[in-house]
Amino acid sequence: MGEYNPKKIESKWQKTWEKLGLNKAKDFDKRKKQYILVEFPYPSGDGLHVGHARSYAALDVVSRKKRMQGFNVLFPIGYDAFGLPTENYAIKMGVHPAEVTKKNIEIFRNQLKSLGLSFDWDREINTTDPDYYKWTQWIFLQLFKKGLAYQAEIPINWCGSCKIGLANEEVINGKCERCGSETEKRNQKQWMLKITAYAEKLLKGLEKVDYSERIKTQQINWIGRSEGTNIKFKINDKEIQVFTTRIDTIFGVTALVLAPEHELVKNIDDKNVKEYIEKTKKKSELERMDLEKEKTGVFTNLYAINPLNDEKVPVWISDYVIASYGGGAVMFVPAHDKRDYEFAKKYDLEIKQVISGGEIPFTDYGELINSGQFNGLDSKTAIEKINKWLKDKKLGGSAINYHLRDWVFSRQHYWGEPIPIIHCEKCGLVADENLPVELPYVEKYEPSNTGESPLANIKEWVNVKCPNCNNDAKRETDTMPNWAGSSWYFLRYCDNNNKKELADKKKLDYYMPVDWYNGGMEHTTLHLLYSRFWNIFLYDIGVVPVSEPYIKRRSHGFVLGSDGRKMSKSFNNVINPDEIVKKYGADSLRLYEMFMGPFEETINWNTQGLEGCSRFLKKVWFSFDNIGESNKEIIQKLHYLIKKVGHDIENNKFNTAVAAMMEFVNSWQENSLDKKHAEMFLKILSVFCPHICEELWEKLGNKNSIFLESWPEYDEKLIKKDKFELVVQINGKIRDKIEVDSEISQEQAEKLVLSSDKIKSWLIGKKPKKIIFIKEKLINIVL
RNA sequence: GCCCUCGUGGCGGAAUUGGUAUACGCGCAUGAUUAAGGAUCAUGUACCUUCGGGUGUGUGGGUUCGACUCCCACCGAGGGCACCA
Repeated sequence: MGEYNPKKIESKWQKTWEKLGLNKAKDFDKRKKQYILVEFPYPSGDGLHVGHARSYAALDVVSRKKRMQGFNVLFPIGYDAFGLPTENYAIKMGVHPAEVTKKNIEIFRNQLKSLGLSFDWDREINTTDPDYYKWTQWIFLQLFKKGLAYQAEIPINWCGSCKIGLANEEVINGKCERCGSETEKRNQKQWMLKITAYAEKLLKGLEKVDYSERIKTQQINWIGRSEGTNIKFKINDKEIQVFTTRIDTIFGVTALVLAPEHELVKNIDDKNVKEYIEKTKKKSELERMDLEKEKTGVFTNLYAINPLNDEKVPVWISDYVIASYGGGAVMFVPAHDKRDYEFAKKYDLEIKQVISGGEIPFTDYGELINSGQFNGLDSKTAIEKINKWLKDKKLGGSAINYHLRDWVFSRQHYWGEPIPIIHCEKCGLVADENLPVELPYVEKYEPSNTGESPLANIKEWVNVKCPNCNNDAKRETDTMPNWAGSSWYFLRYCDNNNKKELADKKKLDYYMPVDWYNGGMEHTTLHLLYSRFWNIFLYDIGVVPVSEPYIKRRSHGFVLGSDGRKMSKSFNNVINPDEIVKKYGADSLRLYEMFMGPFEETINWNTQGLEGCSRFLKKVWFSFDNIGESNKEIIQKLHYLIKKVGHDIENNKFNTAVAAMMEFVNSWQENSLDKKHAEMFLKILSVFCPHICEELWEKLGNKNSIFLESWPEYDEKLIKKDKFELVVQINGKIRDKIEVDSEISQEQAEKLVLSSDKIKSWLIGKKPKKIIFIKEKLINIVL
């Protein structure tokens, strides 16, 4: 066989494959399609991470296998290139973000190619390309026309360090997701997308897709559906709507508490109230979210009427009430709510028990007391009856609320898609249909501290004529968040060069939905939810053929440094895939990334483990010197291997598939293997380690690529063994193992076992009570 | 506080889903080869043992002929949500 030289082999085959065009998906091909998708990378200056390689290698295995199984596989890649890191880098180094992006994409492309990933390179996309973001803008306009994109003056999360407004999802524990500095609330006019209008659809859609359980539950929790009751309280001549999940406690209401941001609060002319509002405004998000802190509040001098018993209760203000949920007002039931109880204790408010069953505060369901006509009912029945009562009197009724908030869609930055809206004094907000609205090429793109986008300074770009009335008008200067481009990219792959539509409807019909989508757990409540939202919307307006974009979603675990920390220059624990490829070859890297541990779990990098995989490939290489006769045993093992590897790949269990192949090669070293069966083994390994297998395939005298071969079939009959080791247990403990015929019956086995000397010695003076026989496994004698 | 995932050798981890615990890989030890090191190959590698066997999958119970696997309680780790009324 000669020397195994991965460097030489790998570049040779990468060039050949590119020439052959084996990895191209063919539109409308008669074969069944299979759309395999990996999250496209953000082309950062750090280059490809071994974590990217893990996820991409895994889905490359899947794609290659599906191709060999006769599917027309679409396995595309592209670049999600708008975003802050590029902009920050560009500002620091004085290079235009477009230049930085171009350079980084080149680096990424070369790195991806050096791993031998079987992407369809003809379909590459780049979210910063005007031909691409034209359609991102187009989708925005469709949302705008349907009233799902709107402007609102809202308190947004403002990161003073990045000088950017953040969505709730981008704020982690009150801190900016990117830079970690504390965020503050700041009122600003922002573009919003009404994802809340899709809460129910996003929830319902989860019932028909195959996502890992933890992904599903995380989305369900994030949407946060809760069933309850809306009820109206009167304050003078105004009506205040309150949401509660415990309307059965309505007779226990001893106050009404409003959020400091509540509409009604603005009109209260009271020194104490004004002081309190000022104080809460100054509190940072982090302070306000602190659960340990003591609750504070202020009495408004107003009273509200409880519609059920016409009782007059005081109205308070407190910042433990969330403005953006359930109307920003709560009915105060200290006897049956922990938070209300704390507040009542502090301000000495009345505590009135209306549910019997335990110590106050009692938060479980129970039997109603002190509740007028509803006394004696259990909570559940009471909720039904009171809801009906409210509905009949037109005072409210059952209602559903969601934790999900609308998506803050504006960014005051340069490096993003311009929002294609024109502000006209006469016509108001006008859609600019002349797409793409291109980013002007400028020298200065530093964010301003005023909260305005840097685009605002470019007068010749900002000042335009209104498309409606031709009067002087101004462009919107906010750009879209980095989540915009990735919310629909899977559609563009189906038809990436289309100039007339985001993608041809027939091609979407053919390729969509995505059959298997892999990505990081960190995108579950962001990208995954956003892209489902956009797709369902596009389905509703007839642009895409399916409502749910992804049939199957799985996620990979992170690859950490060998010290168990996140790979980072500051920890000096970064593994550069280029160096690994250079030293060991892409095949070893790919194999190790599949073997290192369960695919969905986080794992630490271990270079010695990688060396083991490299050793294995050398072993495989030299095993091909050992081609000769096969015995029955090794053929049996090979057929079992084909079954096992196929099954494991479909179930994301790449690590055990690799282990099984290693086991097989160990047996091969003890026995020889004939050429036909050695080729079958090679086909299985080829999806993991394409280069070495293609080379060996050629060395065996084959003219065409191994990837034109079909995936080997196993024969169940050949897997079956004639003999097996029967485990003999006494009272569940192993006492012996006997080699017996596979077809042995219970009677025969009993006879055999009871006559064995070893077993006999255990049975002296005892009588078997019961004998359990499991075919091809064991026999257990119970004494 | 709530939800999810998970606790198995010195380490990463297997266990056909209730049927031989520790597959596969790493590491380590001994030996072979070598002037030597590296590389390679071979053998061994959970614990205790009076060599009969006994004990072992975070802890304590339970179900079962049989439990890493199922049930209950607890302890610990990781992730998500979090004053959502």
